[in-house]
Amino acid sequence: MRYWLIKSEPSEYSFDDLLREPGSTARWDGVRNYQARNYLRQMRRGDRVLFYHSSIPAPAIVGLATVAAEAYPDPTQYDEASEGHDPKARPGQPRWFAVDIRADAALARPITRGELRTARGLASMALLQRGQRLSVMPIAAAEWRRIVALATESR
DNA sequence: GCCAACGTTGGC
DNA sequence: GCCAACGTTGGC
Repeated sequence: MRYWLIKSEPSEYSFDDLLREPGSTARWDGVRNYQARNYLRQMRRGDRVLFYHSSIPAPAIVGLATVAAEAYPDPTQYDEASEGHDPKARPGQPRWFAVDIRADAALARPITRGELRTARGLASMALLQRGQRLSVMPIAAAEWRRIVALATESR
């Protein structure tokens, strides 16, 4: 089992939006970065996912989710009306992939980026590294445990 | 709104 | 293949 973090701008799509989906499950599409795509393709059903809200005053991990379906071709790459349309994509030779993500539960409290920075044992998280911009990234098992434990502590 | 960091594009 | 120009991300 592996652990991942995915980012979303809550004004675009929030963790609550995912919770409100049928079965709390949605297609995670629109990823258009090759490294993030490669991580998507490594995801396995049952892998655990941290849901992160970006581009807000206090960016934070807000919820826990699970990979519900492994990578399949992202249909938006073929859709000319979609922002994710890729004219170089050919049916049968997709360039981009999506997975299905199921929301499990919101964290008891959000763990902000600031708190991640100061917490013991989390300084080497990919999320906190300078210049890091990936929307999908791996999380170490120890980091996952630490973050989940933090969320159950009061501040 | 600013800007650093990074990825992509395209001319040569 | 190099690299300048440009676009995007996302924290601050």
